[in-house]
Amino acid sequence: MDVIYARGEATAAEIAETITDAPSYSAVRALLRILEEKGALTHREDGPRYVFMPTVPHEKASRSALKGVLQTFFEGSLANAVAALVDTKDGNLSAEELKRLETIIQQARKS
Amino acid sequence: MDVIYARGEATAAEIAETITDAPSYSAVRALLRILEEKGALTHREDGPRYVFMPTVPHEKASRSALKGVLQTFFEGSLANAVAALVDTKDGNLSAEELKRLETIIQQARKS
DNA sequence: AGGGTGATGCTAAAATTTTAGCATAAAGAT
DNA sequence: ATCTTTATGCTAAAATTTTAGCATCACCCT
Repeated sequence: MDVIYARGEATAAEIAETITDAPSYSAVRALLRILEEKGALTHREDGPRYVFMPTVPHEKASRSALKGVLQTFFEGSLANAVAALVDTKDGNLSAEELKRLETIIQQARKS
Repeated sequence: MDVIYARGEATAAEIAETITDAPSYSAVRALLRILEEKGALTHREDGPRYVFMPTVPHEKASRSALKGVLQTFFEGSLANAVAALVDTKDGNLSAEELKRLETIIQQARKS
């Protein structure tokens, strides 16, 4: 699901290649079938292959995933989470990211 | 794992109670045993019961979970994620949260 | 001391997931 | 056209997870 959400859609082969601690290609195909049975995925056909897409839209899934992490690890607080990333030296936070963040927050505080 | 990380530690019964789409109590106990075999958990004994704790510390796990969500859903960008929550009307972002966020960001931008 | 409660240890069965591999069909290249 | 490649459909086996249930041990209460 993560691979599919990250790319928007994906084939069995793409997923198998992307996942590092790979289960077999067979297992990936079987899992896709199962996820489709369970309603988490659909597919369309692109020539000979199936391209899988999530049934729950990206935006909805993303919010619930984010909230989940906040709930599990950060007492539900976005500020706690941001603080944790900021404190990390390797935290992948460029100056530009920080600037964007500041703008977003300031905008939000106005309303 | 989510329940255990959220509470710091937990017993089988607590976990079974907490999870809403509950698998059986038997399944929870079995899963705890399996997770311990696989090295994700340890337990200590508190009187007659086992209290399970993660082997990967909360802070490390939290960062990797957060990064994971950012990677899967927000192109790796924290700003994108924050923007998504801010845009949500029901977004659980109190005025106080926003203020804390602003402070955190401004502090970070200084260095 | 004795009984009740709640937890684990254990075992075995059921259900599900993971795997391999072959047949078949579509797409692309020569 | 034919060959090669790449995908799916399918089947069956292996491995793992989920479930139930009972025996046993520890704790708590009276």
